Amino acid sequence: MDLSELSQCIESYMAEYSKYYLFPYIHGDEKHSKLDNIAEVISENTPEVKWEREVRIAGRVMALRIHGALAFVDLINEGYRIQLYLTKDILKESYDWFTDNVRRGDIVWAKGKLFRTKRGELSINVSHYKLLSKSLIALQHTWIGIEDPELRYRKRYLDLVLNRESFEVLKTRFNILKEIRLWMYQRGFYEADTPIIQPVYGGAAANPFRTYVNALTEEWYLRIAPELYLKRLLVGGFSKVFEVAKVFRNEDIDVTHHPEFTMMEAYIAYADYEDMMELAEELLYSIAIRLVGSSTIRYPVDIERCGRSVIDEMDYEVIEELLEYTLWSYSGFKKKRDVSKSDLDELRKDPVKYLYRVIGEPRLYVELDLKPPYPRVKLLELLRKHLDIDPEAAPDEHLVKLLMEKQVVLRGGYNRDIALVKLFEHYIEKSLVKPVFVIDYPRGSSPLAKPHRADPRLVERFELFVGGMEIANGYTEQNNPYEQYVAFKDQEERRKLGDIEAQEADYDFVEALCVGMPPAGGIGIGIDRLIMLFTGKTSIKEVIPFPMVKKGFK
RNA sequence: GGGCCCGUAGCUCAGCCUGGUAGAGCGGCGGGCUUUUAACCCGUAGGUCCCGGGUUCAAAUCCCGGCGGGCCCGCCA
Repeated sequence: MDLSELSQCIESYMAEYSKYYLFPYIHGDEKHSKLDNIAEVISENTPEVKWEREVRIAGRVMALRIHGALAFVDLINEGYRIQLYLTKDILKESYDWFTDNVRRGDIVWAKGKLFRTKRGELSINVSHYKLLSKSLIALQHTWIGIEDPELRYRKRYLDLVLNRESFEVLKTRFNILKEIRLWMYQRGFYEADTPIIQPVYGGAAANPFRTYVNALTEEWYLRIAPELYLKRLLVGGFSKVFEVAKVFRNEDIDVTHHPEFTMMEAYIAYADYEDMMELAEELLYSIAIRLVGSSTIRYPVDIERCGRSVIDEMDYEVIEELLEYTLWSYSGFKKKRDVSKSDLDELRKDPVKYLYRVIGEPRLYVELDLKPPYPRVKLLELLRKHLDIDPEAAPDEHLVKLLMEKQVVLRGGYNRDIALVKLFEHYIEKSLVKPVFVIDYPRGSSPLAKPHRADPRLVERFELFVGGMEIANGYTEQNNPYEQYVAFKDQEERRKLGDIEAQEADYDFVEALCVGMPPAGGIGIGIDRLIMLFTGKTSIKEVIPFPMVKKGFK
């Protein structure tokens, strides 16, 4: 729809409907406080239902089935559907007004008694109704919906109205956000809100969005992380704080990255990275139990990227069930089909080829058990095992050669610690499907983390991987002002050498550490990716309510 | 930044390979119908074939360029 179409749509509506009561608003009886909840009404649909109870509900008309002097209407609200039953016998002339004027997409209030139709469906025998809001745009049937990703993201409201799955995904997102907050509150955390517009961007390595503060005539930045401010709160005397923080990184968009995304960062004074790992696994477990009702979730894993060992480790029956589920899922949960022995043989023989053939992607749903504890594996051990190198002794030339094979460029010059982490990221990360903590990173890779108590060449840092994605990152926080100062200086050097994502030095933060920060553990959890796990989505845009698309009214 | 794919009615798509009057289903609109579930039956309107250029007697179709989108690779420690 372009602008002229839009104004035409509105004008023709004004012309046509001005003769009826226009733009009705909710009054009196139709107030939300007096409405029954459709979900609760449906839940009464049991053999012991109290028939004849009068209910008042409101929602969007998603289907009309008009049989002369009798009509069935599907009403949807908050994702729940209930059927209205309207007859001319009861409604008299207002029945005709309904069938003449109410269309798919309109929002309607109705009141009437519950009963069961001949076909056994719980319905409302409407005695009164009101048209509350008119839909000027003809809506499709939900069973077709809209599939064009661009249209779905640009017109998310349409996507939500027409595609049940999209509605459920966002519902899960909002529920997860709620669960996280409740869980943190229960554990005695304060929910902090720290500056989004910052004079120095810190707490991560990323390109910032720049902005100009008129009042100060200065260039500031949108935050890339709340970390340094939350730690200032620790200095100030708070000992358990968290923030559900929108952060902004001026980088590319792909299936796991979005310029504006949501992190949950939490800090605990007098704690260390072990405590933060426990927090992470208990939080994930708790979300799974509350949302799924079980600690096991299913996620479609890219077999080409993570390797076939995930399949080889599974029992025959489990593979069969998961393959059936995968096929069902990729049919939009419409067509269930049995898998034959030849399907399974083909899958086991060449999973990537088989999956490309049947669903067009090398993905298979895999069961992930989020029940703690998750294994803790040392980064250097992983490198030793997977790349067959001795991370402490291998010559730099060999590391560079391995990096070259993956076309990895180290900005700001070669640094052995960063090279080791890069090797891990490019060779191993994608294969970490089951929940696992990778721990103890080389010191030079993490300027804000505290050195390892047993080996000063390392830092007490962990990252949590699930489904081949980095879900969380945490460490024992650096609280030694001198070492923090040196680490910042080092970052500045790297910036000068061309590493545009080396961290900016925040000397006010160093001064805060000079005042004294208690030893502490911190964690950042990527909320959008977490939601991807729980909704089985493989693109971050699917779980972001209004993802970025290029400007323009379409 | 490199590669692959997509763009046709409001939606989902066919037509494109092999150039010859723009198609279907659903939706819309009008009519009928008192127990439907993607209701059904009859009728009807609806198009910048993403944009621009080229080849041709003739382009939705072939070629070039652009725009928008999706996916993969690289980058994002």
